[in-house]
Amino acid sequence: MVRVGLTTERVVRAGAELADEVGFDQVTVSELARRFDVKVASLYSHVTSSQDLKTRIALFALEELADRAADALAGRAGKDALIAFANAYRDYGREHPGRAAAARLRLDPETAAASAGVRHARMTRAILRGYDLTEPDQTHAVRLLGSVFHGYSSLETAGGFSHSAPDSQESWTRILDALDALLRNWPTAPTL
Amino acid sequence: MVRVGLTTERVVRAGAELADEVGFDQVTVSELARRFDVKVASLYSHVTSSQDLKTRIALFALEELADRAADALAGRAGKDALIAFANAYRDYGREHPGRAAAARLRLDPETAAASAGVRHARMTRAILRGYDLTEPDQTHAVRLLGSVFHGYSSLETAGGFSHSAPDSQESWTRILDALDALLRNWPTAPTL
DNA sequence: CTAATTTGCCTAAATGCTTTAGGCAAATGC
DNA sequence: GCATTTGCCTAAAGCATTTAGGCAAATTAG
Repeated sequence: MVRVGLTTERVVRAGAELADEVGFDQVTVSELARRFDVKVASLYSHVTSSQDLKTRIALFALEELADRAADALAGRAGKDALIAFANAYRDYGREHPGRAAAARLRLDPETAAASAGVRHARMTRAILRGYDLTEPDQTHAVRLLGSVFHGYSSLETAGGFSHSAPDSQESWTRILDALDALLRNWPTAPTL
Repeated sequence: MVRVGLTTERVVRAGAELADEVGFDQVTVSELARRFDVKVASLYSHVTSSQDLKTRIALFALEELADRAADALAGRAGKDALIAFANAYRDYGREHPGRAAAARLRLDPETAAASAGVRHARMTRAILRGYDLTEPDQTHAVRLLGSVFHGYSSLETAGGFSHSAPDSQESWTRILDALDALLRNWPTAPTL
């Protein structure tokens, strides 16, 4: 009986890789066991359930993405920061579609509150300090940016923008230009 | 042996309702059989697999949502049309979270091409005719709007905006104001 | 109005994922 | 060296998926 050296950490990391390969919702404890060449029951010492595994992968992805976004943000401000930050999201989604899907998993409120999700929100807000927005507009803008990053990545992964001109990269660049322009010129009052 | 009168249509519709109740990824052929008070195998005459069921629910949701959006659009133009259309999406997501999640299912290209997804794209483009956008900016704008509607609904369903001020409705309204302003003033050249 | 056919739901069974209980051996600590 | 903890095991139950084959009800045809 050779010990493989399983830890929750390693299991989750392997789960993230599996998600990128086969899709987040195809991630299964059984498949993971196969990859470690270990019996299924053994993994249940490290995760409590299949759901637990998925939640941990989601938290892992949120952390990893937050780290990347923080790196991208370092030393930048204004439109530069916006673009670098946005690209961190899009690139992550393209490189790691499974993990990105995991990061979109619905978490229960307490779990979400303790997750790296709050770092994401803080960073988005930091970017907006480069624009002239006061509350509550800043919050509206945070939500808009979250929706766009989230939504674009999701649609792009689903293949929504492939096989049609103009290519996705061009749309992305122009959308970021547009968002920058919008943030610099955020409408103050509803145009009724 | 009493016949329940199953049809693919009825099975898919019940699947959509089940999705709204328990979440799209919790939809299972077995649970559906229980609800029809029928043996599981019986459902396999109407759908070929669990995956087939989910795809059909997704297509159903896309149709239903397209119908609603078309109704919302009728007789409107400009910002009015934008808001009505956007609200159709958001309302659908709030009333039918499971179906909305289904509508975000990744479809293979041929299935997607034959789905109501193309109606969605056409309607979005129709709205943009109320603004002064030429290609390729119109396509960029279609993708932006798709990302926002998609992303906002998804984040809202995940609870991202609850329990924090300002409330989601206010953000939504202001985001639509902002998008309208952006479309009226779409930046033509990249501001380098 | 039967008889033939089709259709709708069934039983049975194989396969695979999830999860729990209990056990043995390897690693660790005294 | 011995006790304890830890890591992986076997075993087994439960549930979802899927296929094969059968019988009875509904439909159609003569």
